[in-house]
Amino acid sequence: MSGSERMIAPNLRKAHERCADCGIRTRAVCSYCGPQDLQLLDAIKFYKTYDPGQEIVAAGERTDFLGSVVEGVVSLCKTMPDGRRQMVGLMFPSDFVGRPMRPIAPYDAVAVTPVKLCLFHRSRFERLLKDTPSLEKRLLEMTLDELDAARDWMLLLGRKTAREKIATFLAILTRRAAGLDNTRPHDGLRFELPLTREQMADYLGLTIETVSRQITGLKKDGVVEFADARSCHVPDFVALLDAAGEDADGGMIG
Amino acid sequence: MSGSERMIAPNLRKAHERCADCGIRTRAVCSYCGPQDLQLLDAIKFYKTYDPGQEIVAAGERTDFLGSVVEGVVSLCKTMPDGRRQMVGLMFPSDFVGRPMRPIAPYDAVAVTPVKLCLFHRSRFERLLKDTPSLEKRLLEMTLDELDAARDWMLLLGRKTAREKIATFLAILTRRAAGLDNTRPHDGLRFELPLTREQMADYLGLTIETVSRQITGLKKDGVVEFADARSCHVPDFVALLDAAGEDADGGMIG
DNA sequence: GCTTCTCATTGACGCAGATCAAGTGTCCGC
DNA sequence: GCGGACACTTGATCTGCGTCAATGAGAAGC
Repeated sequence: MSGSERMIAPNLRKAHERCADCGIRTRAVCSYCGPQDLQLLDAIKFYKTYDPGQEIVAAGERTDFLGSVVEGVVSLCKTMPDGRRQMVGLMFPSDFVGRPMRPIAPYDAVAVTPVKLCLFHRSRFERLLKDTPSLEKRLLEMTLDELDAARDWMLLLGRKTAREKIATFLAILTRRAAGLDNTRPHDGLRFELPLTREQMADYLGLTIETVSRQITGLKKDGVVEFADARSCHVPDFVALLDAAGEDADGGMIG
Repeated sequence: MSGSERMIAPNLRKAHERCADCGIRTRAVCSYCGPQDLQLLDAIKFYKTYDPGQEIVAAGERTDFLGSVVEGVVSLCKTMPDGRRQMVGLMFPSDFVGRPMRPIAPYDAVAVTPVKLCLFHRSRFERLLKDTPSLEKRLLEMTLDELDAARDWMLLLGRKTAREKIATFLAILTRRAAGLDNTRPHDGLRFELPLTREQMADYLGLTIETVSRQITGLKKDGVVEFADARSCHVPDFVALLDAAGEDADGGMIG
């Protein structure tokens, strides 16, 4: 990110970006890989970009690739026969997209923002997974984390009020923003909402109107401030956590 | 299940039940283990039983063991500071309970029925996991399945009506019952509800009264029949799927 | 037999959030 | 500048489910 000339022989061919320079290197599925393993991954990886709104995989279809989000945000979304929709995951850089050992996708994956993926062909990746403990271990770890997050979301969907849902979502984004620039979520944090009101509604199990109204409510109560519809400012993170219906302890356990 | 005298030397000491005779052997976390790996597991495993209602692990507490459900049903449940509860998982025989690589449990685990667990000390299990690809592979597979199930549940909690929630839950139990005796879920299936109305409410994100009313509604419409409050009979599985708001295709993809 | 406890059902009522319907603000192409 | 598309907000009304309260039904203890 900061103009980086690494101390590595600079004369290697650069058929594509090198893993060593990758922004998600330390958190992605490859983060436990040593130089040799990384070389194997490097040899089979390829990049692909998507425009906002573009479908990455469709529910029910076979997908022959999987990989990591390098840049942007990807939504995972389920749709019922009559059109009701529920977003079941929101994938940020370093998150892994695609279901190993099951080629039929159980949900749509759609680019929310401009997206760049680092992809592997399914068969090659699964073969590699078998022989590469570092890869498998990290994938297990990430899957367990996803499962924890999914269960947190079940509590939100099943038991939280609309206001709490919005506040929880904003708190998560706040924490993310704070984590990314290595500050703790304290007073005076800013970030951009990656989702439209409609996408938030799909994520939170609400309607677009309720999302709008609850955001207005939180604004009126001074819990959050918005310069425009997308840029959010949190003057008091504890107040936001409180509105989210969470124990306002130190937070930051996960 | 059917009076099984296996063709294995019957003179081994039986300090405890042998894995080879275990009822969940083919589906549990150990199912990919060969004889050697199994021996290692066998050496460190121990059994523990719980009465209905008994707490297995408490949210926020450190747990030093994890393992498989051998018999019975275990609920995983989150509770908010003000007492609202959401069940986030229901574990049946062969399911894995406990979170590897994270000793603090994020939810309560409670025995719903009389439960028998096959347990391992956390540190030993994690050490074994590291050196036993067959174990790790199966655990990854099971975790991915749990994640799929959790996401299905997110759709249920976020978007389904009370009636659909009940019907979906009954359909899952029906499928389970059908799977266990190797018949397909067709007409005329029977099973026992493992949960009280209150536990169902916690699982489905409803109140106990709504659960009761919706079951009454499904009964009135002839979708299900109950001999008593717990024993359910499904005369027409397709009708049940329809009430669940699901595509009434062949089903049975998962 | 009677009491008590737990679990389940049913009814009356109220409210959070969905639905229906305008209306505002901004951007874009012309 | 103007029309249209899109995202968002706001208001009025409706309704599914929660809440409160009473009742029933079975099991356990005495």
